[in-house]
Parts: sequence; C-alpha cells; structure tokens
Amino acid sequence: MSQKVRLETTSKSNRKVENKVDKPRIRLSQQVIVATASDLFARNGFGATSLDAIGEALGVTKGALYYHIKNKEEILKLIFMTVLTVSEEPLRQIAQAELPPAEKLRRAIAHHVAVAADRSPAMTIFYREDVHLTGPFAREIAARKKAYERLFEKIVEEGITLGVFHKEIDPKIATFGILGMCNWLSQWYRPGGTYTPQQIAAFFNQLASFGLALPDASSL
Amino acid sequence: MSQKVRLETTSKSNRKVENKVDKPRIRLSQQVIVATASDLFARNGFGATSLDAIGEALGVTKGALYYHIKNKEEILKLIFMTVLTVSEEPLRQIAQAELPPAEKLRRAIAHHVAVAADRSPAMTIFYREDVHLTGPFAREIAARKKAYERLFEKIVEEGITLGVFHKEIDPKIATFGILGMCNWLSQWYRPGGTYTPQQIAAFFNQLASFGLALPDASSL
Amino acid sequence: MSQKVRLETTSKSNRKVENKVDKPRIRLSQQVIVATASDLFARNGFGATSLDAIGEALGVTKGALYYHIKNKEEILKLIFMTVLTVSEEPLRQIAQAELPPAEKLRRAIAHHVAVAADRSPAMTIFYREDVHLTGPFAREIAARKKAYERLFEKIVEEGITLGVFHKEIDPKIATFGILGMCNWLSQWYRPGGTYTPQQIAAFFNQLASFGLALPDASSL
Amino acid sequence: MSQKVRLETTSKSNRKVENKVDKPRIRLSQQVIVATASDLFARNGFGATSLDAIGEALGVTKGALYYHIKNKEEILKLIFMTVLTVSEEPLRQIAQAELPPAEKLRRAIAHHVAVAADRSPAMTIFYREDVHLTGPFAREIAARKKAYERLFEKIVEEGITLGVFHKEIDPKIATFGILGMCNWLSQWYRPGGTYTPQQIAAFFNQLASFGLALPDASSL
DNA sequence: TATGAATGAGCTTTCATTCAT
DNA sequence: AATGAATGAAAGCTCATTCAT
Repeated sequence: MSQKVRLETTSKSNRKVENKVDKPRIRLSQQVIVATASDLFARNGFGATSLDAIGEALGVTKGALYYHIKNKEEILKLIFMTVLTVSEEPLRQIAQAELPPAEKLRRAIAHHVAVAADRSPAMTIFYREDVHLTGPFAREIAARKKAYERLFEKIVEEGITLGVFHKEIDPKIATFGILGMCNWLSQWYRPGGTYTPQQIAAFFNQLASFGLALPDASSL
Repeated sequence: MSQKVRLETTSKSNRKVENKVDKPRIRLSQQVIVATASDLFARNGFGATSLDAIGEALGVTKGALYYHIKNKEEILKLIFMTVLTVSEEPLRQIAQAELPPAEKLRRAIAHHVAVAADRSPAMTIFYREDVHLTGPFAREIAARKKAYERLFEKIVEEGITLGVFHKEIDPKIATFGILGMCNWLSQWYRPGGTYTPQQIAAFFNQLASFGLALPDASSL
Repeated sequence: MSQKVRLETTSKSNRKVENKVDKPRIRLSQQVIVATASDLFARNGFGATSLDAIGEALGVTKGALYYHIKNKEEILKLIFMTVLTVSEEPLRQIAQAELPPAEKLRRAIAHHVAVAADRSPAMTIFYREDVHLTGPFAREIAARKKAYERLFEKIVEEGITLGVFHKEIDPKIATFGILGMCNWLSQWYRPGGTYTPQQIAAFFNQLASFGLALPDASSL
Repeated sequence: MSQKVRLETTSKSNRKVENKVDKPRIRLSQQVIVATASDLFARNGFGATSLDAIGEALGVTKGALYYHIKNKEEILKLIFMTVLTVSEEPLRQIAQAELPPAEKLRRAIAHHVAVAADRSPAMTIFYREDVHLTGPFAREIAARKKAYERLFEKIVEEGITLGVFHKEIDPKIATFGILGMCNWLSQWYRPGGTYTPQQIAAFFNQLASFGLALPDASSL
C-alpha cells in the first residue's frame, strides 16, 4: 500500500549517479573547466550550453564549478584570452622580423592556420560568441582583435611599399580576405582530415600569393 | 513644493511609451518580423534575443508575433531560407554558363560578395546560428550548404582540368579559402564604407586569381 | 533578390483557409456552439480545449463565437444546464408517480441510463468539469445535483419503508451505488456497441434489484 | 534621520514570508510533491493547477519542484502509477485464489473500495485526467486499466459458469456496473463520514450480490 | 572542495478576451 | 455577423547563481 512507485523516466538525480561511473574524474581546475567548456560551447553555442552540462561532462555538479570560476562569462573570457595569448606574440615576432614581405606573409598565414587548426573550438568561439562579452573586456578584445588584423595588414602594406605586392589591391581588403580565408577553417576543418594544417597553410599561401590563374593564361 | 519624486525604478513602462512615439508602426507581417529579427539576431545572437525584444523593436507585444509566426525557430528558418533562396539559383546559372572558368570564378565571387553584403545580417546568422536548427530542416540546410560549396568547387576543378588554374592547389581547399574570404565580409562589412560590394568583389577576384605577389618577384 | 520565402510549415492562417473548404458552414448559433464544444470538451477536457479549436471545428474564427456567447465559461454553463434540464423533470415525474418502488426504480434507472447514453459528451463533462464552475452557478449546480440524487434516494427509502427493499442497505449508499453504476457509462459507453441503452438499463436494474447471486445458492 | 523609505512595490515577497510561517516546511521530495499535487489536482483539476500553486502549497518556489521532478506530466504519471501499483497485485491474488466466486467478488469489491477510499484524490485523478497523458504511457495505462477490469469480469464469468451467478446479466456490463459503483466513491466519499470503507464495501457487496429487492417480493 | 537544494529572473508559448473594420 | 489583429496575463520550464552542510 505504501510501495514506492518508480517511473521509467530516468530522474535527474539518477542520471548523475549513472554518469559518475565512467568519468575519469580528473582533478578539477580552471584549465580543465575551460577546456571542456570550449568543446561544448563550440559544438552547441555559448548560450545553449548550461553549467549543468559542463558539470556533467566533468563528472561534477555545477556548484563545484564556482569554486574555480567566478561565473559563466568568466569561462568565455578565459577562452578569448587563450586565443589572443597564443596568437598575438608569434605574429608580432613575424611582423617585426627582418624578412621579405612574401616570407612574412607565408609565415603569418602558417601561424594563423596553425592556431586556428589546433585550437579549433576556441577559435570557433572567438569569432562566434563575441556578442556575449560585455563591458570593458568586450572593448579590450575588440581592440586587440583589431591590432592583430593591423599586424597582418602592415605586412601587406610593406609588400606594396617595397614593390613586391600588387598595389592594385587595397591592403585592408586583402588582409580581410586572407584572414577570412584562414578563420573560415573553424567552419570546416576537422583534425585528421586529408591535409595537415601545414599543407592547408601552404595551399592558402599559394592562393594568396599567386592566385589560381596560371600566369601564361594570357588570353583570359 | 509638491515636487514629484522620481525613483530609479527602471522605467520600463516609460521606455515603452517613449518608444512608441518614434516607431514607424509598420504593418506587422511575417516579413517585417523576420527583417527586424534578423538585425537583432545578427547583433545580439539568436539565443540572446528574446521575443520580447523583437516585439519591442516592432512596437507590439510579443504575443502579437505569434499571430504571424509559429514560433521563434520559424523566424530562424525563414532567415536561412532567404539566404539560400537568393544565393543558389544565380550561382547555379553561373556554374552552368558557357564561360571560361576564370570568368565564372569572377562572377561567382561577385555574386557571393553581393549577397553577403546585401543581406549582411542574414548572412551572419546563416553561418553562426546553424546550431540552433533542429531536425530535418537542419539536415536540409546542411545539404544545400554543401551543394552550394560544391558548385563553387566545380568551377575551380574545371579551371584545373582546362589547364587555366594551378593544379598544385587542392580545389576543395581553394574553394574553402575563397568562400571564407567572402563570407568573412559579415564580420567587417558595413554598408556605406570606403568600397562598394562591387569593388570589394573585384579585389577579391584579383586576390583569388592572381594573388598578391607580383609575377616578376622572381627571387621569392 | 526579393523573392518571397515560403516554409513548408503550414502557417496559422493557411490552416484556416484549407479547413474552410470542407466545413458544411452551418448557421452559427449558441446551440451549435454548445454542441460542438461538448464533443471537444468531452474528448480533450475543458481546459485543454481552446476557443480557437471550437472555432476551427465550426469553420469560423474564435472572435465570431463571442457574438453568440459571453465567454468560455458560459458554454460550460449551458452544457450543465442542458444536462439538468433533460434529467430533472422526468425523474421528478417518476418519483411522484403512483407506482410500486421497484417499478419506480426500474424506470429511474432506465431514464438515467437513457440520458447518460444519448447525451454522452454532456454527461461526461457534467461529472468531470464541475471544478471549472465558479460562484453562485457552481453552488446552484451542486444543489440541483444533490436534489437529483435525493429523488433517487427517496425511491429507495420508500421501498424500504414499504417493506419491499432490503432494510440492511443504507439508502444513501445504495443510491450512490446505483447512480455510480449508471454514471460510469460515460467512461465506457459508445453508441452502436453490443447493447442498446435500453438493454443496459435492464441489466443494471436486474443487478440493482436482484443482484448477481442466484437465490438458491444457499450454501454460499 | 536616515530612515529607510519603504515603497508599496507589490508586496509579493511579504506575502511569501507570511505564508512561510504557517507552512510545516516538510522536506521536499518527489513523494511529497506528488502527495500535495494529488490533492490540488483532485480539487481543482490537473490543467487548472499551476506549478506555482503546488510550490506555494509546499512553501517553495516552483523552480524548486524541478529539482525533484522532470515536468508537470511526470507528477501525473506518478499518480497514475501509484493507483495501479496499489490496485493490481491484490486483485490478481483474489482472482487467482481458490475461493467460491461470491467470496471472490466480495473481496474484490472490498479491495477496490478500500483503494478508492484510501487514495481518494489519486483515484479521482485516475479516472478524470487520463486525457492529459500522452504517448506510450497513455497506452500503457489504458491497457492496464483494461486488464484490471478484465480480472473483475473474469470473476463474474466464473460465477456464471459455475452456476452461482445469474446468467441473464452480461458479465461485461455487470462488471462495468460494479466498478462504476465503486469508482463513484471518489465523487462523494469523505474520510470520517458516517460509514467506514469496510461498511461501504459491505453494502456494495450486498447490493451487487443480492440486490435491493426482497426475495419474497414475488409480485414484482 | 564538492554536493544538494533552492531561488529568482527570464524565456517561449498559449489563450481568453477585445475591438476596429 | 464575422474577421484579423492585438493585448495581457498566465503558464511551464530553464538556468545562472547562491549557500548551508
């Protein structure tokens, strides 16, 4: 008469218990959280990823996350910071180096493609979820993003000034074109595909430097 | 003497009243809703845009929206359909035309840039919010997106086959590069900027066809 | 470029248009509304039946309904009134008639079964949706329902007083039992089933009057 | 001097505080929720009972409920399961026992009345709110309800076959009659009334077995 | 450190009702 | 008489955040 009734619908608590079994139970930390969240944000979107989901993926309750992060937006901020951290310095080095512009461009593309390829989820988020940043941080990111683009642009300008790049193409537009080419990776690149990031970078450099058209195709 | 005290109680109601004044009060319809929603989705993201916000932007209650649309996702679907509708057919025409590949490529780029510039918010949404589509519609969109890319790719392949395009660049990667170049517009293009979409398209065609490097830059 | 995009999801307005075709377009009136609503309320519940649904079933917009009824609750009220109107008077006649109690009971059961069978939806609503009545009307219905039961009860009491019914069974409980037996029809009766309402009434009278047990089953 | 100003900002919070005083503040759990919801559903109907109302009755926010239940329908499902769980097994035992049919019937009625009286709100819901069940669960309940009725029916058939029950009454109709008699309890039974469930069951058995009419009322 | 439990704000959606046309 | 359109209130549900344990 007072028998417990149990529905077949796995209740919330049940689900948690079951999952705990197969989770590796890695030591929780900001880094681990950010890494896991990156994957989820990239796959499902920032807004559509709940802290519950992140916690579940990590084998902890969402409450535990707050021990390591201030709030959800902080995770996003950390992702943006990561992207900039790994991107900025190397490009600055390349831009400042004593090299011919064509070589600079080649290296810049290689660098950018490399980052985009091996930080794929973070990169996806970087260019998709910027609307969710607010306040001064949003402005900082926007500024640094612009600065990054400017470094690229300068390489192009340098090439034009030195007379090795076509001066008919506006350097800003060219830069946007090349960056777009690279950033678009996040829409289609999957690790383990036909080509390595290095090969892709080589193709892109070929395209950006010499174009598709064969030089002797004079009649075109 | 009997001064009215004004509290900081978020003057939501006030705001509404004020807004009504300057709203054109356009006749509500599916099209108008989709247009307004496009702007908001592009600016703030699909998930972060509430129906309340769309209603407010239109000067109606959110309830009124439901007289014209089935639900929030339908708005998104309509945006996706719009993008495909205006994109597909023209590209198909170009791809099938009796033209040299280089000219096809030039036209394809011009077409794609025109659409991306013309329908900037819709395009932004198209490539950013696809995660929010579900079910068969999501699959349909994915398939048609792929088909669109394939049309582009075929132009490149044709150029290679006919011996007018470099055969060193993988056609798939080249396509992704060119499409990325164009699609990236949605991240930086603003109507009324320095260049018209036509000029931008010309630059991109120049870049994709001949590259930045001057042909006589033999020492590279 | 400004082509209209149309989704395959039949929009609200579309649906309406399509339906209008096959509707007989009966002259709208309170009676017709109540009849249609009865079916829907009985099938789906009062709360789960929208005025939209009623309108659709009638081939008109819900707004049109308000020309004939004050509001949704009035429809419910009318249904309750109908049930009482067709039930009360005949039972009163039977109760007051100059007949032996057993015959009165037989007729009362026949009457009640007949009403329950041929006003099946209304009856279902009568005993299921009373919670949705409010105010004085709710009280009135409750009172008349009780009065109806009382008429039945009096027949039983009369039988006991006259020494033709078992005095061991409390007349109130017996009445509830018999009424329950009949009212339960609304849960299982479907027109066109194995038995006619008359036959069912006969079975019920047999059961209520003589029971299942055979009289000579003395050893039981 | 620096008095805090208190505005008349809809004292919602106040109201809550007041309520909290007289609420027992029982430990929240699925069981408690289901119990409270049963009362409210029975009294006001499933559709007309909001989760807000359930929460208020329990002294918690509606959000808190979702920690323990998946959604509103799950509460309903649990109620249905409870009814079946406490009903089925005992009746099965009775039906299978080595007993004369009349005794089986007596016990079956006693069992059914006991459950209906004991779980009055749940029983009310069981027979009133089945329209709100959907999908496979709805089908399962319907099937088990039918199976339960079938058990009853078999007892009647057995009595007829063994020659101890009237063969003039269709066993299916008799079963519906008897079950209706019992189920109707939920419409009028209140704990602490004149009779105990056991007494009511005895009356019903008397009625169903021997009827109201005195055997020597030969002239009927 | 982590959990279980709860809050409160916000969201999408539904719907009875109203009203200009 | 009837429609199209809109309102506003309420509902179910989700989720970031908090906090006692």
